[in-house]
This record gives sequence, C-alpha cells and structure tokens, in this order.
Amino acid sequence: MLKLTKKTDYALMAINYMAYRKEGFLANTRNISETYHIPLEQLAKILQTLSKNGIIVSHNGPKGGYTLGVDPEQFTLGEVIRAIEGPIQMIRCIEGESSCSQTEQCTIRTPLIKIEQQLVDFLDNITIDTICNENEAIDQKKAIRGLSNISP
Amino acid sequence: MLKLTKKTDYALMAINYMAYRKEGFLANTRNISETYHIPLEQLAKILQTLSKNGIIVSHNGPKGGYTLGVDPEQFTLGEVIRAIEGPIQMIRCIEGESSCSQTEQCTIRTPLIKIEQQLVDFLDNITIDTICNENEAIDQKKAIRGLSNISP
DNA sequence: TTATCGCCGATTAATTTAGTCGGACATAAT
DNA sequence: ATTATGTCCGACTAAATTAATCGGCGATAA
Ligand code: FES
Ligand code: FES
Repeated sequence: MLKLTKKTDYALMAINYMAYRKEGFLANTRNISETYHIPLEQLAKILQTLSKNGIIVSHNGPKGGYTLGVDPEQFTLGEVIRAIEGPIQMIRCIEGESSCSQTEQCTIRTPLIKIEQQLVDFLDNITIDTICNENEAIDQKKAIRGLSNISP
Repeated sequence: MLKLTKKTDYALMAINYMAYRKEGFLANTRNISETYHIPLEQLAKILQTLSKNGIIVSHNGPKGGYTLGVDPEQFTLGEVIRAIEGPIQMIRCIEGESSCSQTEQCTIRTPLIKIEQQLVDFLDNITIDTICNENEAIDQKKAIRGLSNISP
C-alpha cells in the first residue's frame, strides 16, 4: 500500500524533535524515546543510521546526544526515506540483480520506472520543515528567522 | 520502500494483456498465466478481485474469460492499486482504528496525511494507457484510433 | 575510575505478502 | 445428459519483510 516503514516514522519524529532547537541543545535517545513512546533500542538504531548518513551529528560520552546536521528547509523527505529504508522503488525487479521469473516478458516495468522517477522527484521536493512546521517548535523557528532577518 | 505489491504487478500485466484487443476477444487466466509466468491460482484470485471491482468483466463457462471493463485512457493506476491493495496510505495509524502507541504525541501524522493526499492525486492522474502504450499492442491501438478518426 | 552516553552485530518475534489447495458453480460443445 | 473448460471462493501454508530485543564494546565528562 505504498506505506512508509515505522522506522521512517520514528526517524521523522526524532528529526522533528531536534529541529529548531537552541544552539548547543543535545537530544539524547532516552528523552526522545520517552517523549514519543518509541522503544529505546530501536530508536537507538535509527539514530545511529541517521548519524551515519550525516543527517544528525552524534556527540559521545555522558551529557552527549544528537544534533540536527542538516537544514530543515534544504533537506528533503526523500533523503530521509532513502537513509532509513534504502532506495525508493515501486517495482521490485531491478536490472541485473534478483530478477523475478517475469522479468523477461514483463510489459509494465519500463513505464513504471518512469512513474517511480516522478515519485522520487516528488519526495525529493518535500523539505523537512514541511513536516516540522506544524507543531510548537514553530515559535522558536520564527524567532530564529526574525534574528537572521536583521542582517539581510 | 513504497513498493507496489507483486499482486499489483500481476494485475497491471493482466490489464495490459487485455487492453486494446479486438472486440469479442476473451482473455483466460491460463493464457495470461503462461504468457507472463504468473502462478495460475494466484492470478485467478487477482482477476476475480479486478472483476469484482468492475475493472474487468468475466464471462463464465468454457470459451469464457475476461474482458477489460474500463477505458485505458480514463482509468487510473491509483484505482488499480486501491482495488488490489486497499486504500493508499503512507502512514499506518488511521484515526480511530488500530492506533499505535505513538498516536497521542505523534507530530508527523498530520503533515504526512497531506503529503499522502498529494501522492494519491498523483497516482489518480496516471492513466492505464501510460503503462500499456509501450508495447506491441500499440499498433492495434493506432488502428482503432485511425478508425474512430474517420468520423469525427 | 565510573556512570552515562553512543555504537554495533546478531537474534527473535510479529506482521505482511506470496503462493497453494480443495471444492463449488456456470456453460458451451459433444 | 455428460463432460471438459472456464470462473468463483474460502481457508491454508510458506516466504519475506519489518519490528523489536539482547548482549557487549567504545568514548568521555564528571
Ligand atoms: S514483475 Fe518482475 S519485472 Fe515486472
Ligand atoms: S507513528 Fe502512529 S501516529 Fe505517528
């Protein structure tokens, strides 16, 4: 049903949690886990993946945690999905690898690849702030914007 | 990974098989199954579902089979997906039913529903002929169009 | 030097998707 | 009428994917 994975859900929540925070704020796994009732161990894994992909930045040791590593207004939903779930693919039979028994006579593959590309473009045009904007952090955001508008 | 189900794949292949056929042509499950190497029993199920949704029309008895029940230039990919896989939903937590343990404090649900709606609109604007056009049936199609162009 | 954090591989459990089985009903041809 | 060939339908098993857990390591601020 073209569903996003629960992992992606969690990832987006975590990113949202970190977005538009004060300089120096560190989000740790436990806090996020408790805030959203996400299983700790699983969230840890997800954050590690995000970190490995540079989407968030890790700070080790006690009082450590994570910081958002990208600009919510530049970074897109498509990239988050790819980081967590791997490449976006509507069709399952990729050229070369793991071809299904239909690959030879499949008539719908080529046209679906084009549609898939449009889907990817669509997701790559949805910035993270579209998702983060609808909650309380919006106030902080406005404050930040107000500041940066002083020196145009 | 926003993947389409194999069932949908099969459904699209079958629809493609039936599209732009001569008046009176009946496609039977066995033929389609052998042409594309789709497991017979499974294809049968899929065709029954399509039939129940009016996408194809069934003709019982020997020499029976199926006929396309919709206009490939009017009918969309979104409707096929819905017929086979149920409603398109990126997010898994639907209001009321089966709420996950995050529903209460989930910050990403509302914005994702909007994005999901855009996705649905996108799929509802892709007509079946976009998928069927890229193969040999195109000749037949042109012939049909040529005929109908005689009397504008 | 220790308690608190992130890091990682492997494993198990749950859910979803794929494919199968067995038997009913419809009908055209013999 | 009987038969062969087709659709129809529910329940079932198998495979694949996703969700969640476990156990132990490494970094570092207090
Ligand atoms: S179903 Fe595998 S290539 Fe189309
Ligand atoms: S994860 Fe269930 S509502 Fe968002």
